[in-house]
Amino acid sequence: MSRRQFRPPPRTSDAPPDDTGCTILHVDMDAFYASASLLDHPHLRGTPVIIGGGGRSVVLSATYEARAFGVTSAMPMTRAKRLCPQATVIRPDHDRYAAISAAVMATFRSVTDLVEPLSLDEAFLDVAPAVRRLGSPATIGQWVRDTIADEQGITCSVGVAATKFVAKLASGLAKPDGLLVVPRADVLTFLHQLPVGALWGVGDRTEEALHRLGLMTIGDIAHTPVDTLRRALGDASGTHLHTLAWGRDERRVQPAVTEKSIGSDETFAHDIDDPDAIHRELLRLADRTAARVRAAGMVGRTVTVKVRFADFTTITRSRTLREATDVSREIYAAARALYDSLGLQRARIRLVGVRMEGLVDVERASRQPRLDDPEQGWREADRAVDRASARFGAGAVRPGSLVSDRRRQSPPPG
DNA sequence: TCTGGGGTCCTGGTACTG
DNA sequence: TCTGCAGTACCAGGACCC
Repeated sequence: MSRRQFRPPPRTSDAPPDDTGCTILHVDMDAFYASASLLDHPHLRGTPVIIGGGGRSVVLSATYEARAFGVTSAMPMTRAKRLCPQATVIRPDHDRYAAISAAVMATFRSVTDLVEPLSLDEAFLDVAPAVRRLGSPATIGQWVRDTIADEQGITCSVGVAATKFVAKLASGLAKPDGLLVVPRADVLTFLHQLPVGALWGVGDRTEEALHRLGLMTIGDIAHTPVDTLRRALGDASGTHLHTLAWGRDERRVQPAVTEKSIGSDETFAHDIDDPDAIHRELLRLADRTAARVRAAGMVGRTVTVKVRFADFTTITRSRTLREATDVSREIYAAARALYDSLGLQRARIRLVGVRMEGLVDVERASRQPRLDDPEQGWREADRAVDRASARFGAGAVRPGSLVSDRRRQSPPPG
């Protein structure tokens, strides 16, 4: 789901575009979370609907009727409701989205094994192995659109091109409910008239920096010396943008992309300054993160704590452990030590987060168990908690300090 | 206007090591 | 033993993406 939308360049011919060699498809669901939520609220079709939570949350998605009022994803809910007070607000149902996403990905894999999911609602497909069996890339793209509409009741847009980057741009321009082919011969014409912000990797800051250089279109970037771009944006970004501006993108569709970090953070309903409350939140986040690391069959070596203050300034502190771990207790101990080392005296905190980095497969981790290693016991305890959570639901077993006082004081049942 | 939560990648600084 | 250097790892923060 792209946040940046641009108008497609005008077509110069009515002839069907030549999709020879354009085997990369980028498929992007249209307003996915909103469309999926409307499956359970069909009476709201054609009306402004916003998907999001309460309090200090932001808009997850909105129907095109709500977008007409200026509502966009990632916008604070308070502002969205002000812009479109008549909109119906629906709370996100992530289980529902995951189920639909799994079905959509299965449709993709019925076409080709070369499917690279980017998120719940979009993926790259390399259909080269399927062309002989199913037809041209554009034909396959249309079949995917029809199948998803028939089976899931939601629409999607498809970009067809020779590279991932151009296919992704094309799907954004095809929205909503469209398909756009960018023939190989037309790539530079297509690219060079688009604004710099259309480039993958150009956000608000980079766009500002490019505008300061007088660069407004991708064509301007292409015709700027790469050294100028590197000085303004850094070596990697400058080179990367210059390469993309000439339509060069060697990245292949990668079906298996392993996670490099796993973490959780939590914005408090109100800013807090109570160290005990923050420690409890760190424990909860460490617990949740560790469970996800274990579920992924991985262990991590670097623990990072994120703290966002009331004025929205954000700091991170990290520590690399001697050995990789997936033990909740170890992760919490490191996270708490990092937080305490900040020496914050009643600072007003808006958000805290815990993240594990340097992930490796647990089978590949070189942890040497010792007979006197107390963590062996904690690891077994964690495994037992995971099994209980799988059977009785997440949160069925929690650290004692996370059980509310009221509940701890209540008499035992029976 | 008032900014979520989950990630990846890059950069620049610092510390360590040979 | 000290100094300079290069390579590497780690750390912190920023920008970006969905």
